[in-house]
Amino acid sequence: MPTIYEVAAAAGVSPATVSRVFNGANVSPEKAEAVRKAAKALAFTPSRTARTLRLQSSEVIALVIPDIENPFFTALARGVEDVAHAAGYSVVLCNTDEDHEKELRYLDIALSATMAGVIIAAAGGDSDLSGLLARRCPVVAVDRSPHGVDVDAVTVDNRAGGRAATQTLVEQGFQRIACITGPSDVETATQRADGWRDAVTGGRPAEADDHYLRFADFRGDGGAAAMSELLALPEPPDAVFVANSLMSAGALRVLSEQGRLPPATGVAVFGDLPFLPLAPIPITVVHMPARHLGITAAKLLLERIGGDDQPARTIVLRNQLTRVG
Amino acid sequence: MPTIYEVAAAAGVSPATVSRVFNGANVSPEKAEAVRKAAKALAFTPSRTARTLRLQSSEVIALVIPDIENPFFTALARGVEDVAHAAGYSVVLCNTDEDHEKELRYLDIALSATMAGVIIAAAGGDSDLSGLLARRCPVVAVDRSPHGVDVDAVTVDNRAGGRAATQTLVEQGFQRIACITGPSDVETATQRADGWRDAVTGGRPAEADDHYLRFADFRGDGGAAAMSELLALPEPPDAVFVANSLMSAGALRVLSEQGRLPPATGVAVFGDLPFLPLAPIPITVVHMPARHLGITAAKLLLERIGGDDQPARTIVLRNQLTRVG
DNA sequence: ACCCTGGCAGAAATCGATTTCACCGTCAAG
DNA sequence: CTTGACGGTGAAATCGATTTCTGCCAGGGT
Repeated sequence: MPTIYEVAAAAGVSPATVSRVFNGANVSPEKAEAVRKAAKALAFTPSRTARTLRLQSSEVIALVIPDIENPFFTALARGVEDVAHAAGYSVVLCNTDEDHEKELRYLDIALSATMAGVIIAAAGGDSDLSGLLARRCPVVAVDRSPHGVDVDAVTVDNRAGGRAATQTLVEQGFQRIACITGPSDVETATQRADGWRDAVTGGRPAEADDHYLRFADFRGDGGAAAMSELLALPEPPDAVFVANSLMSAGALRVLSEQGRLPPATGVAVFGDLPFLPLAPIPITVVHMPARHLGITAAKLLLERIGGDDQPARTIVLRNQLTRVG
Repeated sequence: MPTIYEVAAAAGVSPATVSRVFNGANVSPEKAEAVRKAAKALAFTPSRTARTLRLQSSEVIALVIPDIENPFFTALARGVEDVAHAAGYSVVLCNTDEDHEKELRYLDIALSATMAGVIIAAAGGDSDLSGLLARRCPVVAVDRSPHGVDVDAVTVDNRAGGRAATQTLVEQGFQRIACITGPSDVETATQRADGWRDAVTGGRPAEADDHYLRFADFRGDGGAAAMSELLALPEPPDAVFVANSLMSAGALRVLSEQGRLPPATGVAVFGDLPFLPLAPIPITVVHMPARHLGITAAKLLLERIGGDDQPARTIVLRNQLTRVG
């Protein structure tokens, strides 16, 4: 790990000159050449740590997501990465596992490592962004917007999507439409359930009956468990709206095991099924613009990093309904 | 962003004492209390950057993977994270997108940010780990082991797995067994194809006929394209061994579209199908211990970080054959 | 002949935390 | 009563790159 001083000594110049060579300041051609030669000979790599300490900022942005095994978040990550890389930033992914403790730890790291900015899909409802905001660290919320904090956010219209998906089941004539959604403290989960409720009650929430509503964990096994539970009811549902793709895989597995796959049971899913579409079964899918969420969030963040100081914005992307199978 | 100096001033002590309080050295109870109070009042967070610069090491390990959208790598990541977190380390994920340029960039960052260590699933065959090794930065290769460098590695027996999977197709009486594998410059891809060749030629490689062999990209669309190509042959295959799960999703989609799903066509897959198992179709699956690969790699890395200096080891995990559907 | 401008380069300060070194008391042993 | 040991503490050096600040020198204008 050679330092700038050793390079300077080898090239017969001062450290300042070496620094200038690497940062494109005015240096005479001969010295620049000498420095470059010395640097190459020593395999010199400037210390990012020292640079970051001095400059009080780095070219790394943190992307904090709750579940790295969820294809939605990985697609989102790809979007973020593409934009960030094009702008010369590196992205580090932090997986919180829906755990507030881990989330806090990563946010703390982002702060104390003076990262350029943070894009966060919050675990649960109320993440503590106060530390970041107090230090004026640029933050963009994506998919889920934390309560009570005023930051840029990029989301989709979960309620409308849930409503539209469920509506297709209503129109197909199903009578007992269940809903499997995510944790009750996650905004996107409750909003999608609200959309389901809108559709099954025909817009008369007074008639809401949450008999068929299950809060699971947005994971495959959780979806399977909830589906089993629903099917074990005295009067099992004849259709189900599942609020994300991982849970739908679990739910479909259970339906498959019990021989009740569509079209016997109506199924509508919020989120893409990247691996599923092989089976020729009729399903309604609410397409999530995951990658675009990431792209948009990254662009917003870069604007903030660039010094944009306008009031916080919320961007709501559309999702699209398709039927497969 | 208050510094240790401000805390020291507020508490009426020297910066050294503040540091000692946070690092558990001997400090009188009164001063310790005063420091803690001042730190809380100022919302002081020690700068990781400064700390890292001074200590020449951090508690972050980098996990470099080629495709974050591949469930295999995300499961692996979970394994790494679990072990690392338990040991007090944070994990940052770096997605190289099978791109040597990006990979190099991340390795460079890991080095110049003096991270504690690196776990890498190399993009392509010959990643340049020389920089890391020259600086004695602990490195563990996982899934794929780079050529010509002597580092700890954790892999599975790809050839045996490919052979066993293909063998089940042979035993089912299929005559024309194709193979869809990954890029030809990726070790795991060629090894799995070797296993396929072993099985179809009955161990007489002289009779190898790569007519039915396709190199794709380990992604869904690539698998679909390869499958279409194979089916368009004058004499299409009656079975296929697919070398990873993402490609198998694409391949199955094509088979589904053409009404040739199993059991009409024989299918064997290397890698788990986390989302697929809903459909009651008979498939052979080579189970990959993805999470355990991660766990094992992380443990090895932690040993190295702890100063273990023994010669490099290679650990080969078993994979398990199952039939679903 | 003198001054000014501008390009180039080095000395030294700086970023914030850690740690060595030195120093001061205090208390126990000789 | 002296000496040694030891806990507590601060001053200052250190990690490595960046950046002012300053000075040197050459060339052009008056």
